[in-house]
Amino acid sequence: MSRRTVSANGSQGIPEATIARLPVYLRVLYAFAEQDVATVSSDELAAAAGVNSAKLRKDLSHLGSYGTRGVGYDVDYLVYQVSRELGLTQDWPVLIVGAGNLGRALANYGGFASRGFRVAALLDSDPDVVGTEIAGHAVGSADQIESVVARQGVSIGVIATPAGSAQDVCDRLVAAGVTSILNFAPMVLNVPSGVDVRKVDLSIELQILAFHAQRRSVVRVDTGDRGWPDDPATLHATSDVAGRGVPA
Amino acid sequence: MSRRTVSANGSQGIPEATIARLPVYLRVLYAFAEQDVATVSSDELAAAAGVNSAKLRKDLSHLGSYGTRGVGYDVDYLVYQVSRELGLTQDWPVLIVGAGNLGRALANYGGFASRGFRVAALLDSDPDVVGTEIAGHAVGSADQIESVVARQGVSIGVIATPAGSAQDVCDRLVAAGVTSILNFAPMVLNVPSGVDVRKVDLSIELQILAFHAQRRSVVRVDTGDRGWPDDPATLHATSDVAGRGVPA
DNA sequence: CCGACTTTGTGCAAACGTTCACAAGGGCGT
DNA sequence: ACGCCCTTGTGAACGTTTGCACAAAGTCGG
Repeated sequence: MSRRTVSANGSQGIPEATIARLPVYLRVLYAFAEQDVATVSSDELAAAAGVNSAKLRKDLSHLGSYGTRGVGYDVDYLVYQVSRELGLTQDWPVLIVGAGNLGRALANYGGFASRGFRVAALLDSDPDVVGTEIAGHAVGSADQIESVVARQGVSIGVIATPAGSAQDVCDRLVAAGVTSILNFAPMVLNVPSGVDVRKVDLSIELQILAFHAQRRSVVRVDTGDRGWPDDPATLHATSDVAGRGVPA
Repeated sequence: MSRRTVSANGSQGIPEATIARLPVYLRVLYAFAEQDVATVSSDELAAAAGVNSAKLRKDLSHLGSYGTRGVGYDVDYLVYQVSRELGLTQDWPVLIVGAGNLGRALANYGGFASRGFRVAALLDSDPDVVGTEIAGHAVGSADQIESVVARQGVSIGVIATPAGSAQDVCDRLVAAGVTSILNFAPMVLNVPSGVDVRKVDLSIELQILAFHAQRRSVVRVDTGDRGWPDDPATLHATSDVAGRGVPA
């Protein structure tokens, strides 16, 4: 299974790892542009983006030869090329489902609207929230998922609901025609192939941090693997062993 | 540079990619436990976690041999082992800086407090917000960063401020002794070595989705690489070419 | 016009991650 | 006690990602 994608401009294909870094480069490039910097070297860009400069050059080389040897990269030109590669030169209506704190944070997020993304609608299932205004959008009812997707040609959906309703919302988004989903609910979504799901999970990131933090603090503990109270097999041998599939 | 870490229980080392998946397994395991499932096979676990079962087995094998051939894994036992490996058997006080929508969402996030993480304090620099109560916490002033870190032994900090103040907050957290940072601000943080930073970036995830969505829609466009208005070199040849470093 | 200097773009090798396929090992029925 | 069946744990092959090191290619001063 090759992870490479075929570029629209006829070039070979761009590694997934590179794609994940392009948005970072883009942000840094915008920062340079705002300071009226006309050209940057790969070293400067890499330092600002927090990556190795060889990696950055290889990443950019996948888009084409847009640098000038001995000089560097033209900031505006590179902004354009990266944006184009990422598909940000077109307008992406985004449907946000769930208007809790997280949905509100998303709707208010500045970097959201600024780079080609537009909040198509903000929906919630709580009648008390429906009708209120958030970030200039009147919150709609969750019933409108299908109509909003159809009417506005939404292809990207954001799930900011509690875990309990996430799969439901996901199913409805997919049925309505959404093919890209950004999931903030702390659960694994089940989608048919052809639908692209990315997840953002606050809890997972914290746990990864905790692991490394623990690694730093317990320089040497060596408990001899003690700590589990009893023989695992006999611990709770009762309870139905029913071979259920995925727990809800 | 090896990406492997040395485990506390004396085992060899766990790949970073595995660490990133352990929290997912843990969540799925909790779901099984709540359904009173006593044992699961690697196939069931893998399906629920959305990964290949061989990968799951290899991941778990890094923690030790906690499965039983012919049977599977004891759910509770595995929950314990994974939790221990991740360092979740201890209490982690977490300091959240920034009480906007995102900070509020974090403070209210259930999965936050449930697995060993505890909100040590929620701070903000806006005088109008300081003193209000959010999720049972009185919002404190950003001045208290140092005292909260010191008094509560905080080692994990969460930055949920606007990009403009993120580096400032980060510097103060680090100076106060925080060694793990979860950054929600859309910018690259600069930290001394020894400090672990993870970022969660809404905009980046959306851009990655947009790339793949674009790939699906433009099956064949082939614009012949036109689209840039003019010769890049002459486009905005004015503006100071001063070799500034990283733009603020 | 030329030579020195700078920076890009890339071949290559090593590190890392994923997947297959199967031997090793344990439970369970008889 | 024994053999069948199931599932784990892992060796080996393969694909992906990283980073070094350097040739290619451009600028700039004289």
